[in-house]
This record gives sequence, C-alpha cells and structure tokens, in this order.
Amino acid sequence: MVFEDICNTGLTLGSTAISNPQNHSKKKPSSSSLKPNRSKIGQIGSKIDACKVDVESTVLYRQASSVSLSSSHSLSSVKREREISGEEVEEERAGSKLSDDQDDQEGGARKKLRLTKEQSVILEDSFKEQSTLTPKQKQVLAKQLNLQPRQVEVWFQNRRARTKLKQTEVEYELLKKCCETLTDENRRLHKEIQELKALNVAAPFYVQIPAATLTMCPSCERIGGT
DNA sequence: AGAGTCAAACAGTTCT
DNA sequence: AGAACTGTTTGACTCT
Repeated sequence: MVFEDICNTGLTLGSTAISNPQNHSKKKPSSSSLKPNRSKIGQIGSKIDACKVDVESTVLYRQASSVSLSSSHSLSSVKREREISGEEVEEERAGSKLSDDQDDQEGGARKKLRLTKEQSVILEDSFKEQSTLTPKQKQVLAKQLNLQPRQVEVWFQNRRARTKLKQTEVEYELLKKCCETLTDENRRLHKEIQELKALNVAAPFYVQIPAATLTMCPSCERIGGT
C-alpha cells in the first residue's frame, strides 16, 4: 500500500474533530433535579407526544424488567431478555395506559424510551439502504414501527451523526499511523545522511575529478561540476 | 441536515 | 452481596 492511498482522507488533524463529545462523565443526579429545559412554546405539542411515548414505554419497560430481575441472571441478560420480549412490549405500547404508573412519574421525572430489538433492526436495515428518508418513507417506517415520525427522524439524525463520528475516529487512527511511519522514515533517512557524510569525511577516495573543477552547494552540501 | 448537548438507561468496576 | 461510583450508549432536544 502506498502512503498517498492511506493518507488521502481529506481530513485535517484538528483535535476538536477527534475528541469524543460523549466522554463527559456525570454523577447520576436525583430524579427531582432532572427537568428538561423546555423553553419554546411552539414545540410543546410534539414534546407532549414524545413524553407520552416515554411514559408508555416506561410502563412496558418496567414490566419486562421486573420479570427478568426476579431471575438470577446477570444485568446483561436482563437487557437481552427485555429485548427478546420486544414483541410484547410493542403490543402493549399500542394500547397502554398511564393511570396505573403514577408512582413512576412522580415529580414529573421523564423516563427514556428504549427501542425494542425489532425496531432497532428494522431501522438499521433501512439505514443501510438509505441514510436519509423522504417524508413519505418516514411516515411508512413510523407506521411500521408504531413510532412517531419525529422519532424515526431523530433516530436517523443520530445514526448519521454517530456513523460520521466513528468514521472520523477510524480515519484519525489511520492518519496517526501514517504520521508515525513517516516520522520513523524521516528519522531513518536523517541518520543515513549523517552516516554517509561521516563516511565521506573519513575516506574521500572516490573523488577522481580535479578539485578545482568542483563546487559545493552551500545549502544541500552536494558536490557538482562547474 | 448537522453539530452540540443533555440526560435516562445500561454496563462495568471498586468499595464496604 | 450489594451499594456507590464511573464510563458508555442512545433517544431527544436546541441552535445554526
């Protein structure tokens, strides 16, 4: 492989493009302090919809989790079980009620929706085919997944952003390797020059041309003719 | 649409 | 064992 092939990514080595924006650790705050800031009145309608979905999914998530937690499985298997039971979750999502889950919503703390395995698979498949959706495709997919079109839209936005981030990380690693290789090569060549110079000083036996006809370039220190 | 960000959910590790 | 802490993933939002 040629260096140009590796290095021609069109990227600049800016540190801001490399840093991971998600690496901000936070202590888990108390639920009462977790009020999302919602300032724009114009978006309240859609947010109410989103909240409703979250609340609904919370009920279902809890139901799925409580079953798994009663067993002796590890946390990861709990998650897997929840994903496996996605079909039930999906069914219940459609006809869920809010009334019997008021303890969860005390203080207005909002739980986060997690997509089921099936929903994720379908979204991933769609993304593989096309990374952007037409409004029509969005509608169809939302209906198929029993989600709000807005949720599908947001999922695609996030997916694009995170794909790009991963790609950037891969390219950064490639450029880093490329840079290291070039540095090594540069070091090696400098050393070689020094050795040749030393050799030249020690035994200039090969100079056959009369010294008077030769000139030395002051910058590159090469010997040339007149 | 993309970038930046927040925060819930989850996973792994350390401490008691 | 389980509480506490730390780090990661991901759904959702705002701003440009």
